[in-house]
Amino acid sequence: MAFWKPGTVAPGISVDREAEKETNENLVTFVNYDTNLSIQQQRKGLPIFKSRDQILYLVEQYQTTIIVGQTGCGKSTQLPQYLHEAGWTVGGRIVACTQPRRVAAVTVADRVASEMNVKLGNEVGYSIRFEECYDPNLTSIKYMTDGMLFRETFLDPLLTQYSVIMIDEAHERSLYTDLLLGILKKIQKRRPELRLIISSATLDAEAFYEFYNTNTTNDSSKDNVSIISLEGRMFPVDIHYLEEPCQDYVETAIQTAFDIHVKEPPGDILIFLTGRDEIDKTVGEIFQRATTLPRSAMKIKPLPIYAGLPSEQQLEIFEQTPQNTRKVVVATNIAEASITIGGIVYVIDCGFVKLRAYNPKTGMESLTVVPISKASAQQRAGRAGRVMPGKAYRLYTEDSFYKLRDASIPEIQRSNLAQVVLHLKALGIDNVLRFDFMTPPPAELMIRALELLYSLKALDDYGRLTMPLGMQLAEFPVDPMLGKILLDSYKYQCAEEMLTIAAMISVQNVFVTPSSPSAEFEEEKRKFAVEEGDHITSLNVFNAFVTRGKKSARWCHQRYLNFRALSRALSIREQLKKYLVRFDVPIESCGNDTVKIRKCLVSGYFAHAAKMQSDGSFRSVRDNVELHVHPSSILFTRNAPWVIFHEVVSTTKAFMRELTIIDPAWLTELAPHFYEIRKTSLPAH
DNA sequence: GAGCACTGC
Repeated sequence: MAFWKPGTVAPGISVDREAEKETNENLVTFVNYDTNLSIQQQRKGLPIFKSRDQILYLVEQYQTTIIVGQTGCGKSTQLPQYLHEAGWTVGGRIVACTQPRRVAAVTVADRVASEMNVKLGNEVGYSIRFEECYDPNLTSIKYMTDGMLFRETFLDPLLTQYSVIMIDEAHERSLYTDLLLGILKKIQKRRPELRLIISSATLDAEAFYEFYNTNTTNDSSKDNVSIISLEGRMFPVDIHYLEEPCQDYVETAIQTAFDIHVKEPPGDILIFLTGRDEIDKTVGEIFQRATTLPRSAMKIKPLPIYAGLPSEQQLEIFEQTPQNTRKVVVATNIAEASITIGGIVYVIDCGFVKLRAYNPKTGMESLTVVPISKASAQQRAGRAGRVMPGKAYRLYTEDSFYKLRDASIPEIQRSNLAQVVLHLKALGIDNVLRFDFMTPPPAELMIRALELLYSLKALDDYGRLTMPLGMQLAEFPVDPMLGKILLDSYKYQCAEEMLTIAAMISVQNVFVTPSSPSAEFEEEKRKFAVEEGDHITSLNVFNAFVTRGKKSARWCHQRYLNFRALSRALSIREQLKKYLVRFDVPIESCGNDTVKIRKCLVSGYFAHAAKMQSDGSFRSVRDNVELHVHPSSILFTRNAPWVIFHEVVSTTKAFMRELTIIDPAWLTELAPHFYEIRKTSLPAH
């Protein structure tokens, strides 16, 4: 494989290069917390310690401090402790630190509690969905998912108990991070004493600076924002580019892996691809070609990792490989930030990612393979430098690297905003189109969301939240259409059924689909299937799981069911039930009355209706768009004249997912306001 | 007639 290795300075990885100056001694201290050193000595050995006083000074002096630092510099664990030591938690005040992922919130909190030698849940706690581990009277440092902090603004709009709020991993720009960034700016106007710390790993520090700086004069000494850069603690990673673009990155990835295997010293390989198909193919090929290696050579062991894989298989990547064997982990983006695998020295990056985008014109989502950003490329390469100096092979030219965008498009600019609009309205922000977002979403996205909410009667003619429906939908931690079927369930005495359906729809990959067609799998799946469609089928799966299956992992495994997904559905159902009880919705069961269940579904999903055409394809009732049944649906092989669907995802075609057969008369009966003006598309029935 | 990146409340 022809790779070009840049001279002394690799493009776009100045941070990696800086690390080269560091002595190995320091690096070892960082990687393995040295058991001979006291915890306090270890803390002082972290690179961030040198900047401790300066950071505390900046937080004191400026309303907002932007901290730029690579993974491993210790900001998530140390900064809240510094603030605590400096008195920011005196008088019952709390320092909050948000994380985009649940596991991160828990593991960082756990680490900090042990560094402070306190019990997790006392002085140091965490708060994530389904799990609160803090003491309101005792906790001074609280780690939480950004979604949880956002929820707290419903109860206390000014977040008055917090003295400092640190938004960690802000460069990832998750939906909730962006909402918080805007809301915190608003809160700061009312609470000038509130301190914000925005922590980002890359390039976009200036944008955060501009967003929070309220100084309108030319005198920069009046700025109320400051930036500080921290040195990283990664090992250097040599970047290699292709000399010529490749035709087939899957094939090139496989060849590169074997080149590394034959020519390079020991160390595991991590390959980034875009999806399950590519991963399964690559794992299969490596397995095949490994048989051609000379018997004396080191062995090679390919392992797949993606979110849809059941836990048992996911855990295999963390197992110790046998002696004289090189592990090759073939991953989706899950390995970019969510999962860290030890022992990786070589990274192969295909340069693409599968990204979900929402088209406001059609209301359809698409899942497309797009080039990654420079920030992603850097993050992927960095995965090779966690244990020792590593190498990253980018399956694209240096020239194409420079053409990549700096960062990915923030989630808020490519999502269905129905829930976002509801949340903002619930916070009293009436003119959502003028809300101060760091990067405002396109107006079409907002308008589409407003239209949907109006049709659901969550908003009135003046765009105000209706009471109680709109307010209850805003509080519900589900999509408004799902929220509507839960709140309407009293009309059909089917709250029990709707709770299960809503919980099951909120989790993915309930069935573990084998990579090659399997008659046994189809047979097992058919045992739960009902002719009405997927919603009631998933109701059956869930009920079987809790009754006959006794919530057991083994039972799931034998039936191609994903235990992790079903357990999650169980938690979500419990949570949703608490909301329904609070909203005084009677928790009743309609038994096997599938008409009641389906009519209730229509009361929330009337906008997602489709009619079958003579050729077997479908047309949406609302926009007359061509749609197809997703092969994972129970209705894939059946005749279904009229259906409602949960969502449309365009991949190779526009596929409807989660379908249920309906009587078209229900559409005009339950949503006359929506279908009145669209009579033309509803033929006589 | 044949396929689903990743989070989060």
